[in-house]
Amino acid sequence: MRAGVSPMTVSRTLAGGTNVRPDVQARVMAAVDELGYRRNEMARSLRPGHRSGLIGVAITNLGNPYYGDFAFGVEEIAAKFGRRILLGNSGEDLGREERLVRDFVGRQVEGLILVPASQENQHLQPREIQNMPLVLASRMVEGVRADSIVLDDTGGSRRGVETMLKSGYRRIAFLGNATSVQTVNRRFAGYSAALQKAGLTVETSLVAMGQQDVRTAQQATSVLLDSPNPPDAIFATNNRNAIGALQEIGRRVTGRAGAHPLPALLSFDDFELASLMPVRVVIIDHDPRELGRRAAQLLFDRLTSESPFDAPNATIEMPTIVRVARP
Amino acid sequence: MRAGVSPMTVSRTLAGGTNVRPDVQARVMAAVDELGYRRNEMARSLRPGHRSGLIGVAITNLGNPYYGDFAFGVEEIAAKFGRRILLGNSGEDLGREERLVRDFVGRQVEGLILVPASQENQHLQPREIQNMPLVLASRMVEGVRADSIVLDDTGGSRRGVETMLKSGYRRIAFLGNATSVQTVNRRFAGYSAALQKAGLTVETSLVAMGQQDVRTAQQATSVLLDSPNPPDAIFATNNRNAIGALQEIGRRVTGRAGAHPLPALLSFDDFELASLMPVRVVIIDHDPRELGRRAAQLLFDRLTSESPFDAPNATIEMPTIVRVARP
DNA sequence: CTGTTAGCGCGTTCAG
DNA sequence: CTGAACGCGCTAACAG
Repeated sequence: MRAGVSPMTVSRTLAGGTNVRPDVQARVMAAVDELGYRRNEMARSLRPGHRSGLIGVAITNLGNPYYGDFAFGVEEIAAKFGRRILLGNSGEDLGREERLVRDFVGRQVEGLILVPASQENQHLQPREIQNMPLVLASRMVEGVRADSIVLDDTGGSRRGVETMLKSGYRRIAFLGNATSVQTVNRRFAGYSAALQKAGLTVETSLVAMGQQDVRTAQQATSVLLDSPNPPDAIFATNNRNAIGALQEIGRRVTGRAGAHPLPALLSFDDFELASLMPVRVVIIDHDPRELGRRAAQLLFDRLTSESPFDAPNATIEMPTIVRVARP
Repeated sequence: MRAGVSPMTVSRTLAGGTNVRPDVQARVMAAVDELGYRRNEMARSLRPGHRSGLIGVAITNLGNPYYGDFAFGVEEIAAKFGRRILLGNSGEDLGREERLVRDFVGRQVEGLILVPASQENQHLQPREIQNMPLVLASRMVEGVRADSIVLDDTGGSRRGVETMLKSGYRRIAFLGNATSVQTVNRRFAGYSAALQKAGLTVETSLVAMGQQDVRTAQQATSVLLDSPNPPDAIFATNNRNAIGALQEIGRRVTGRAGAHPLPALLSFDDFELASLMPVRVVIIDHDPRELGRRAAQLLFDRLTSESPFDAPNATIEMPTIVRVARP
């Protein structure tokens, strides 16, 4: 040791200096400063009874500002609890998700927050994740011991579509992502419930599913708008589909004289600049950052309780608000 | 051990099974499956000559889709190299940044990628970060041994402003974030250079700096537009200021008859739906995800070289393209 | 083919 | 007040 003392003395000094002579402490600190010595947190957390201070967070698409905001909320709460975030992007791919989860567990994270890519649950069973606390966000998975925080997908969609119907729209297309994503099915249920209540039926030619990114959503919109009997409104079930739809609408807005009027948009998920769109926009609104905060809070509720698995699994459904962004 | 063997046999089996009898391997694997056993990566990486497989990434604002995209790019490359991301949000706060960096170092990350919040460099000195490879992204810091990847801030801004001048705009306001952020100064330099070249001078009443989020940017825009001699165009030096400006513009667009015409927008950073805006929009364009990829690539270039510090520090300046998004 | 020893960095426990 | 021994989980090197 640079200060001519044993490692033990350094440890004690860095731990607060109890039972170390002040002058020795000073020497130790000087050496620490000079060498830029830092305690090895990996080794520290290896000691019995110590945790890693790490939370594993796996989301499906970091490129979607929605999930960036979600991660932001998670990080905010985690920082408050002195934890760090191990972040992974599954890209809506189950294999990648499995690898992420395995790796996080191997790295001794204290808990997992996951936006699941599918309904697959084998890799999420207690044994697979070493009985770690698990929080599922945005989407639930059947048959898993986990807390879940989701949105009022069905109700929000129903009320959103009802709002459109009240405004006089009759041919509302459905633009959704892959059906392996649980939310899209719930949102579709709300969509058909609203139509049914209004005495309308779901028209399969108006339903397009499977768009996972902006580009494919734009293409699907283009097909819809070019169809012989195009929609007068589009229900985009997430942020990516909404942006894609609007980009196609934007492409057609210029130089457009008297062709078909452009459709209005109903979007699940808010997005920036919604109020400046050239068509009517209604938002089924909620705050992804708050979703992240609440997900993290659920996790820390368990982590900070003495018996993490006494409490039954919570399923929180966050409300959504239907809001006219652009009349 | 559940399978009645020593830890060593388990280790060998999990490592590929060399020198373990097949039937013993089977027993071990059965026990592993049953118990959900995972190797402890923290303990593994504690062994001499082993690295943690972790990269520390600190960005300034995860709530900005720009940085979400940046993180996406970093994660993409890191995953390719089998590394995980430890993600932290500094919130443009130096203290938080310092704590993040210290913590990352303590956790034995293999390298750091940082969007620095300021020009402060003390906490980034080699000794402070244990001689770890460091990559600065988007913003540089003087007096630091690090690779940097930045944008052509000055040139891009100059060309952007020139484009606006060519289109006939004469009163171009400058909407920038805090001057502690390096890029804003570089972008201001490009702005004034273009004005000067056109025989114009910077009008201080048209310069608003310090807006770090959408809300304050919107307020600043409101003040500019209400001034006696308002701008005919606004140069927003980043994504957040552009969105704020547009939100204020959007607020004024409805019911607007013959008052002042609304200003055009020049934005450093692209944003979704730029082409659908109600005013002319010119973008000084570049890809934040690619920025993230390149930053990560710079880091792995060093990490995979035998002598990580032989190569001199690289400073890459990524080009920007001036593009009319909404004529 | 399998087990033992040793050591990575830390701090609790127990001796000085 | 300070140091030495021990063990956290892992595996390279060495015995057997």
